[in-house]
Amino acid sequence: MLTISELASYAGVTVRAVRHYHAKGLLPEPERDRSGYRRYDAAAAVDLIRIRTLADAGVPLARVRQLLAADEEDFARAVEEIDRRLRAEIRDRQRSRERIAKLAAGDSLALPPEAVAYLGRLRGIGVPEAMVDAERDAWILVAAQLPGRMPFYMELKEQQLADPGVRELYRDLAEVIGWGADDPRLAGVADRLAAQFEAIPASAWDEEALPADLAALLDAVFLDSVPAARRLLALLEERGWTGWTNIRPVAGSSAPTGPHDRRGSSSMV
Amino acid sequence: MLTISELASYAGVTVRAVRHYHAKGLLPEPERDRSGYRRYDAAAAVDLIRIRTLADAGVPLARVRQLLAADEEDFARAVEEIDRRLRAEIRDRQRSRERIAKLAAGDSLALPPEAVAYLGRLRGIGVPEAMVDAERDAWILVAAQLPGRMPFYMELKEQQLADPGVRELYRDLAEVIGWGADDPRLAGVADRLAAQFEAIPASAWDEEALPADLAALLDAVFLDSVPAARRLLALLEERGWTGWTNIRPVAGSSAPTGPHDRRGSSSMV
DNA sequence: TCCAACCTTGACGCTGCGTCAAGGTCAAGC
DNA sequence: GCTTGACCTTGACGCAGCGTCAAGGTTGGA
Repeated sequence: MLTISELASYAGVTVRAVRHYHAKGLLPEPERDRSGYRRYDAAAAVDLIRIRTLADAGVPLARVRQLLAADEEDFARAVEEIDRRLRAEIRDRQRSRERIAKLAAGDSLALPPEAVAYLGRLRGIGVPEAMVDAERDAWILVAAQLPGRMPFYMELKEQQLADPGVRELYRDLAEVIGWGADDPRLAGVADRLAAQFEAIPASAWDEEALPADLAALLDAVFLDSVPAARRLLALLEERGWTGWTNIRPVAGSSAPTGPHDRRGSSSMV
Repeated sequence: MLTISELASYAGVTVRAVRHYHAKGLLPEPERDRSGYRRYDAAAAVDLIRIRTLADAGVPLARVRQLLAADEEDFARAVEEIDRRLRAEIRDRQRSRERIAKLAAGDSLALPPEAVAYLGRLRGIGVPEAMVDAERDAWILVAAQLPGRMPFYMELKEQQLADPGVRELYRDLAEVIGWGADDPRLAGVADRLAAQFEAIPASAWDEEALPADLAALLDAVFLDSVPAARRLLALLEERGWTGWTNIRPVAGSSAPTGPHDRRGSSSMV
C-alpha cells in the first residue's frame, strides 16, 4: 500500500496535486487507514500517470475527467484533437522564436531610414509640422505591419512628390487639418483632389493597395484627428471617389473611368 | 489619434488586454480627450506590438515590463533565454505527442500478458492470494515505468520458480505477511532467505537491478504492508544482506562472497 | 430623438495548483 | 515516556492573464 507522498513521487507530481485531483473528481478517493491517512494501490498509480500524461499535453483537468470515463472511440477522437493542438502550439513557438529574434536584432526602430528621408522631404517642401506628424504616425503603423514593403511605398511617395500639383495638394491638405467641419473652402480642395486622382496613371498604384484592415485603421485615424475629414470624404464621394487610404472610384458611378482601368489604388494617408 | 479599440485591433489584442497592460504598468496611460476617452499615437501601437511579441513567447508580464526598460545587452541576454525556453517547450510537446499516442494505442493495460501468466503460476504453486495481490501491485508499478523490460523480468522470474527452494520461500514469505513484528519464526525465514541469496548465481541477476527510486518505492510498499518487514530486514542485515528489492551484500561485511562477484542484484518483490 | 456602438471604472470568475495555517500521527532515539 | 522530525489531515488564500458582467456616459448617423 502506498502513502500519498509515495504515490505522488512515483508519478512525478506533488502531494498537493494528487489532493487536487481528488477534489476535482479525477482520481477516486482511496480507503483510509485507521489514522485517516489515504492508502493507495498500484492501480491508482496507473490512473495518476494517465492523468498526468493528458494534463502534460495541455488538456484541462475538467476535460481529463471526461476522457477518463470515455469509451475507446471518443478517446481516440480526443487524442487526435489534442495532437492537432500540440502541433499548432509547436508552430506557434517556432513563429515566436523568429519574432523575438527580430526584436533582438533591433528591427523595432519605428521607421526605416527611407521613411525618415521622405518625412524630411515633406518638411522641405513646406508641409507644416502637424501634417508631417500625422504622416509619421501613419507610416509607423504601416511599417510595424509590413516592414518589407516600406522601401516600395517610400519610392512611390518620392515619385509622387516630383509632381508640383501633388506638392501643392499636400500643402492644401495640411491647412485642412485646421479647418472646421463646414468650411466653404472644402469644395475647392475636393475638386483639386479628384483631379489629381484622375491624373495619376493607374499603373503606378496598382500594387500599392494596403490590406483592408490596416487601411480602415488609417482612415479612422484621419477621421478622428481632422474635424473636416468626414465632410471632405462626402464631397469626394459626390465627385466619384470613395474611401481614403485605399481610394477607389465609386462603384456604378458615371464619373472617372479616364484612360485607365483602376481597381483599388491607394491615396495619400 | 487612435481609440483604444482601434489600437487593440491593430495589434490583434482585446480592449481588455490593453487596459490590463495599463494597470500593470506595461503601457503608459495616454492622454484623455475631453470626454475621458484614451487617445493613442502610433508609438503606443509599436509599444503594444513589442509587448505582445514578448507575451506571445510566454514571457510573464512582470518580466515584460522589466525588459521594456532594459538596455540592449540585457535584452539580448533575455531573448537568448526566452529562445532556450521556447525550444524546450517544443521538445516537451513533441514528447507529449508520443506519450498520448501510446495512450491511444492502449498501452496502458496495467500488466503485460507475461506478467499475468507469471501471477497465474504463483497461484498454481500454492502462494496465497494476499501474496499474489502484493506481487501484482508491485509489478504494475514496474510495468508503468519500464514496460520494455517486463518480458525480461518475467522470464527471469519464471526461471527462479523452477527451483523448488525458491518456491518454498515464496510460501514462507506469504505466511510472513500475517505475522506480527516480533514473531519468533522470523529468524528461521531470514536464514533460509540468506541461503537462497547465496545460492543464486550472480550472472542470472546482474542486469536486473531496478532504478534506485523505483526500488525505494517498492521497499516502502513492502515495509508499509507487512508488519514484520522491518524486523525481517534487520535480521537479514545481521546475516550480511541489505535492502530488499535491490538486495546487496552489506559493504565491508565478511559474509557472502561465495563463488561470485555480486554487485547490486535484485531480490523478489 | 433615438439607437447602436463606442467608452469609462469596478469587481468577480476561471485554471491549476503553491503555500501557509493549525493541527494529528508515526517511528526512532534518549 | 518524551521529544524530534517527517509524515498526514482539512481549510483557506494567492497567483497570472485576462474574460465577462454591471452600470453607467459619449458619439455619430438615421
